[in-house]
Amino acid sequence: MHGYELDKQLRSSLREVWRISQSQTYNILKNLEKEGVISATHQEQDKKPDKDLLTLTEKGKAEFEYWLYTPTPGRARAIRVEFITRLFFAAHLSASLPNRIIQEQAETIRTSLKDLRMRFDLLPMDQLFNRLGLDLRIRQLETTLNWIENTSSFFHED
Amino acid sequence: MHGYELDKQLRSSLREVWRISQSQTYNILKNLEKEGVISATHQEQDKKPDKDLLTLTEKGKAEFEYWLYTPTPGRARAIRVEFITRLFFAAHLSASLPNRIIQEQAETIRTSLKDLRMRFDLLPMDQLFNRLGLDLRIRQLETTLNWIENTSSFFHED
DNA sequence: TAGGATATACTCACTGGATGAGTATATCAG
DNA sequence: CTGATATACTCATCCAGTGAGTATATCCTA
Repeated sequence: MHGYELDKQLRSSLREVWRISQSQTYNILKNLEKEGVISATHQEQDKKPDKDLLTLTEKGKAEFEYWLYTPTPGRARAIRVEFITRLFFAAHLSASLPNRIIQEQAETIRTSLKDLRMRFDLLPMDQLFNRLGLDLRIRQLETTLNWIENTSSFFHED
Repeated sequence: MHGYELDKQLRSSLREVWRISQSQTYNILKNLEKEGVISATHQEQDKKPDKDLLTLTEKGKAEFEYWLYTPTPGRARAIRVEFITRLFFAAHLSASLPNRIIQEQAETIRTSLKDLRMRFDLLPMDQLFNRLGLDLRIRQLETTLNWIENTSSFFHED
């Protein structure tokens, strides 16, 4: 795919998940090229501007795969942004993948929840605002866990 | 108060709400001074390093008040970070203030929720990932609303 | 049929939040 | 005696993100 098309597709398929400007897409693509995970081939076109066709390098494929299977840290926003994005790519790759990464993500959230609850219990009663903040984070994460458990019903393997 | 003390107090009272580095506190303070909302008076100390005593200017007091009474946009993270901070300052100022800003914040959240639900209903069924993302945001915001309604029980006026 | 909006495809200068390390002195605990 | 902690602040640097710009072709509409 070339940058322009990638940008368009992501921005329409995931526009309620995260927002990015076109120039920022190109910035990131430039950096990925510097890192050597994608490579660009210049293509001339008549009637339309030139474009750079982007392909994943071997290194890029390996890093993508690693990213795809690494659970997102158990924080509400990160899960909305990164986990849903992983799910998006997983769903395009195979029918069995989504449920696998859903289960692993749920497990990570359960671990984070335990940690947050422990931190909450350790907080002295007079730390009112820290308690309020942690309480909110815990509730958010519980909600996220419910949501994610519900999510697997959208991905059936047959 | 001077920068060092302000930094310490905020970072302990609100450490579960948001994190900031010491240098970033000073960065922000420098900017606030440039904007003319605070002014610094240099004080020499023997036995200890010099310090800058910071005071709110008239403009600063006005802007602080405006900020304090302006509901935080209805987004989960912003509410955790900014609303709890407003609540923190409100609680230090008067016993009746917290409940007032809690009620106004709750109202803002209800409005945002309506908006999100409408956007969700308008999304075509085939926009799976956008629907998942919006669904999660809606659940998060519902949770936030429950939390905030519960919060007022910690602030009694007598 | 002229004119303006939209689509294709990408570049670039700049801002501003955030990091992390550094500086200098005093005190306190082991 | 010495090494950690407290006081108090500075500074260079990075890098994500913005917004405007460029150039051409096609499509819609009055």
